[in-house]
Amino acid sequence: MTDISSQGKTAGKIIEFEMLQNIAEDDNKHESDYKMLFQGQGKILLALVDTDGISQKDLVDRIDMTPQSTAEFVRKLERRGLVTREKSITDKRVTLVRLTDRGRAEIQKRTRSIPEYLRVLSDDELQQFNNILDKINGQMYRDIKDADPTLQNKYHQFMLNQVLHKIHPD
Amino acid sequence: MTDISSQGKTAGKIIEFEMLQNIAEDDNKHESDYKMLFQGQGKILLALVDTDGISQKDLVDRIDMTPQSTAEFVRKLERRGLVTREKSITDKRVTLVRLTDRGRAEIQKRTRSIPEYLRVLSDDELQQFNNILDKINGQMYRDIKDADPTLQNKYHQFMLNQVLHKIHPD
DNA sequence: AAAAATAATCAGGTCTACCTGACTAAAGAG
DNA sequence: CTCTTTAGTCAGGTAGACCTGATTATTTTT
Repeated sequence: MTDISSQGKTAGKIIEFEMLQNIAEDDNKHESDYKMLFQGQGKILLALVDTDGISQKDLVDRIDMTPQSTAEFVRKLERRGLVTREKSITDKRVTLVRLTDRGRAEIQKRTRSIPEYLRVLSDDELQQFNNILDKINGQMYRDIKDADPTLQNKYHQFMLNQVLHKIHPD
Repeated sequence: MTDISSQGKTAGKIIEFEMLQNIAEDDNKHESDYKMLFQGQGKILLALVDTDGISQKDLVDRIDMTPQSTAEFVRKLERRGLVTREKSITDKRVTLVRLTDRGRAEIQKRTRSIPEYLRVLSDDELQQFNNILDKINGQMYRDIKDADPTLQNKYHQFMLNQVLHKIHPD
C-alpha cells in the first residue's frame, strides 16, 4: 500500500529540484537552458532534428502551432543562422526548412550536457534513478495519450520516442 | 568508479521527463504550471509566502529584480486579486505588499498537487527517489552557492530552504 | 532648514510567444 | 480554363518578462 505522504514529500522534492535547476540556469545564462526547448523557436529546432528539409506545412502539423507563428519562428531561427529556408522546386508554394550545422550544434548544446549534479550519485543510485525515470516517463506517456486520444497532436508523438536518440546516438 | 555513459543515459531521461511534464501541462493549461513559479509574477508570489506585509524594497532585495519590474508585477498581481498593496503608516514612502487568501491558494494550487505519475512507483522506489532527490538537490545547493559566493542574490537563499515547508507544512 | 538619500512611480522600450484576419501565388480538379 | 484548395506571407494585436531614465514624495542627515 503506497504511502501518500511519502508521495507528497517526493512531489515537494521534485519541485525543489526544478527550482534549483532554474536558479542554476540563471547563472549559466543561455548555456543550457532547456526550458526553452519546448516552445517557440526551440520547439521548431527540435522538430527539425530528424528530418532534412521539411515544408513549413509539415512543421505546422507536427508542432501544433499556427502557420503564422511557425513562419515567424522559422524566420527568427534563420536570422540566427540555425536554419535555412529555400523554395521547393517541385512545388513553388512550398518553403523547405532545414537545420544548419549551427542549428544542430545548438540543440546538442542544449540537451547534451550531463548535469553536474549527477556526479554525486553512486552507480547504484544512478541505476535506481534510471529505473525510476523509466517508470515515471512511461506513465507520463500513457497519461498524455489518455488525455489526448485523438493523437492529433503529432508533435507529442514525435517528441516522445525519437528525438533524444537522434540527437545523441549512443 | 562511476559510469559516464550511465550518467548520460540518466541525463537524457531527465530531459525526457521535463519534456513530458511540459507536454502534460499544455493539456492542463494553467492549472499546475510550475514553470512560471520562477519568474515574474510567480517569483513574487513565492517571495511573499513567508512574510505578511513586506515593502517593495524588501521584495526587490530578495528577488533580484529592478524596483520597476517588481512594481509592475506587484500591480499585475494586485489586479488579479492575489496580493494587496497599502501604504505604510510609519513611513509614507513605503508600500506594503501582502498575499491575499486567493494568492496563497494560487501558490498552493501550483505546487501542491502530487503528480499522478508518482503513483506508479512502489514504496521502495519512492524511498529511493526521495533519497536521490535529496542528494541531487543538496549538490545543487552547493553548486549554486559556489557559483554565486557573494550570496547577494538573497532570493536564492530564500527559496532554497524555506518556501516549500511554508506552503505545505506537514 | 537645506541637502542627500530612499521608496516608489511614470513613461517608454525591447524581446519572446502566440493569435486572428486578410491576402497572394501557385497547384490541382473538373 | 476557370474554380478551389493549399502554402505561405503581411499586418496588426495581446500578453508576459524584463530594462533604462527621469521624476516625485518622503525621510534622514548635517
